[in-house]
Amino acid sequence: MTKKARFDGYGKLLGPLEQDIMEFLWKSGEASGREVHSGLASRRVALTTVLTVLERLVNKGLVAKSKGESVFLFRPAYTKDEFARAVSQDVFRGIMEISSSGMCASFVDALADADPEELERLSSLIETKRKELQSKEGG
Amino acid sequence: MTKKARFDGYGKLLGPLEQDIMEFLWKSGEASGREVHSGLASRRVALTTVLTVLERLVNKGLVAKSKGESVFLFRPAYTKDEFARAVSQDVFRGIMEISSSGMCASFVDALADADPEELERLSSLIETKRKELQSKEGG
DNA sequence: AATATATTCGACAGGGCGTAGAAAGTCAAG
DNA sequence: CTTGACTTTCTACGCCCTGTCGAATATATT
Repeated sequence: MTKKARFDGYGKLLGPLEQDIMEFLWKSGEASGREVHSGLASRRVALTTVLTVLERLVNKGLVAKSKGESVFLFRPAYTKDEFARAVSQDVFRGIMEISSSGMCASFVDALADADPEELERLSSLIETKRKELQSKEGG
Repeated sequence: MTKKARFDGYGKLLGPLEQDIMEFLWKSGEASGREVHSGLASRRVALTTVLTVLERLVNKGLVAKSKGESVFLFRPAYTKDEFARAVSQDVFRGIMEISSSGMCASFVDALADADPEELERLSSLIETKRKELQSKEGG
């Protein structure tokens, strides 16, 4: 009964409902709790559930809440990019604490898979960074 | 009372004790529960605690357990590299589902920070991957 | 005031992790 | 075979996170 490792789940930065809500907010930019709830109709979840999670996201600092005319409005505190960036920063460090070699291949694979165009950009980034490092060493 | 986002924690792939145990096993290669426990003396944790976590790691498929002469022996089911690689695979996809642009910079930063030598290797990897993609397109 | 809507509170379930004592199993020595 | 030391498994608790809401409270609207 050899157990197989399950490496899935590590990539989940947010819970599924949280994720959906963020996704919705990133799309709509700003919305009331009720609107978010409607936007997630497929989930058949109670309004209060959405409100609760929204509140938790506010506490996590991922969502900003502001008083609208007659209702509170919620909007992402960070763009998707900003969020991805900030989180990656942390995630990468976490993985690299374990092992940096072996991670690069995965990264390139995943990137090529998701967004091949980015490979080029990545190349430039590396170049830039290498120069940056050299100038530091040299200086 | 603006809450600040806490982006830390996303990088934790394993709990702290799990991490320490894996680290120890990666170092020693193979060890009995008692040995692991001794190796983690700084933690002042009960033997059974270590055993429990070890067992959970076995169930997760991260540690292999085998009968030694008179005790069970534990060893990593994956090298650090393999583990990092498999996990990264998943993590990267997770982040890229959110946003791939903006992530590269973080990656390069983190890598340069942790292991600048790897930047070179990463360059080659990208080259290789790009050629690979081209041949696929062309073929 | 009464009704409708919005917002907050408090709760529970389920899962993961750290923690460890109790119980059961194993094995050698007496 | 009985005892005792050691190994391994079981069971359980606390804490925290996420999904899930209903109940209660606050705020309009009529």
